Amino acid sequence: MMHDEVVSRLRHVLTEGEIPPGARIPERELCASFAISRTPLREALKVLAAEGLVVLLPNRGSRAAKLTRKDVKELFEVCEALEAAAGELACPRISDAQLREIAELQAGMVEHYRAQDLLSYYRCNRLIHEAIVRAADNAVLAGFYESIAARIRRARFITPMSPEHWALAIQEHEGILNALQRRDAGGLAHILRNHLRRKREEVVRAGFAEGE
Amino acid sequence: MMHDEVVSRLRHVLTEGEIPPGARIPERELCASFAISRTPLREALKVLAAEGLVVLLPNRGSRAAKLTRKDVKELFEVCEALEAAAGELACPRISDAQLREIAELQAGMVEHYRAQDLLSYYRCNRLIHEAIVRAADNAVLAGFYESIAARIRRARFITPMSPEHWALAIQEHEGILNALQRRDAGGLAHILRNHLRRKREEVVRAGFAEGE
DNA sequence: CGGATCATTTTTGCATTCAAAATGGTTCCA
DNA sequence: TGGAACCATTTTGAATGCAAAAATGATCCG
Repeated sequence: MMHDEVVSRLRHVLTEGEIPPGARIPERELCASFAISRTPLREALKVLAAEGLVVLLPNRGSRAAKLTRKDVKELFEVCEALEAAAGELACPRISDAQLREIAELQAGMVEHYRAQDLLSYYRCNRLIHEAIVRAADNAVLAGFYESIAARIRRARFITPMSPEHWALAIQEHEGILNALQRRDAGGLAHILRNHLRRKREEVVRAGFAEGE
Repeated sequence: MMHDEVVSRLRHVLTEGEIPPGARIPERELCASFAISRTPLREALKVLAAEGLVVLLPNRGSRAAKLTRKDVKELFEVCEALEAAAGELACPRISDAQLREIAELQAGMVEHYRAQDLLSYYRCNRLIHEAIVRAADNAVLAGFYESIAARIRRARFITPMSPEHWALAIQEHEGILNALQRRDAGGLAHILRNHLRRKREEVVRAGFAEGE
């Protein structure tokens, strides 16, 4: 198995998967489940530690990182800046096909909203934001965004939404699509910023924190 | 020696130091010079590869990354967004002591400009930008900024400046300090963005690229 | 003489090993 | 009985060993 594959599999285990924040990372077990030795696994652990997904305790192993309130605040602040930048860059660069893709995702998302299917809604939502970042056509930005998104995902896409916020979010997304179609970079950046800021407030209000 | 220390020593060797972009990274030699074995060195290499400073060629070792024109463009785009965000966040958060520090750096920078001492000028310049990021009090942002800055440093702080650009940069820095003092977040973000954009144009015009 | 081919050496990536540190459990004594 | 001290076990971090791949360079043939 290739190095990058180990990293992304481990990332998956930590973000989507079986190891909850704060839990000890069972080196031995993961080696067995990935069918590799400790050396490449430990290399991957160091990479994810640099990303902030893993904390290494000297001589005491590694644990899945827990998000503190401050982490959430910082991650949202940077996420705001990155998504706004992505929006601005995407406007002049996005292709018609990409626009169509986002419009379709948006339609699907509205459907899921109508059906009050939060999980599917969040999936569409996430895909839209990722599509905008992709449309910005900037690998560095995409890499940072992916790294932030991986850390913040639980806070961002799991926190339940109030009906009012949900309705507002839908409205904002209409605005996002509209600004993209009009290639209104400044407007899009502004909407994205507000969109994220509101989400952050909701998350903070929900008191999200995995530990200090 | 601790893991993080190996990473930062290696980063130093790659950015400030002896290994030019594109050059092969002599694993064996570095092990000897750091007095460690290959295992911890290779862990550090993977971390820096994830950061983009090192490219790993499967079965063919690692090399110091070269900046392509596209890399430079992308790095500047993200750097713009991050510095602007840092400025906005710094305005309400910066302490008087930090403001004084920046004012002093600025004064020193102007001195170096008068003396036409480009190297010292760049050093002050860099310290100012780093101080602003520090004043934003956001560890995630600071980490990303450091990572970007490490990669872009050669392009940003080595490209020679035209007399006109240099004079303009000094003026812009006055504006930066002024906006900080007035806590004008929006204004500061705007100036920082233009400042970086101009620098980027200069770098692009100088045709900076270490290879494709 | 130039270029292809194959043996030799070096390098790479990973598994294993080893010493040091932490953990857990048992014993011993107040 | 409670708790400190001690020892066995496990886990960690790093060095070493090993097989496979790549680089080197010596030889051979046109």
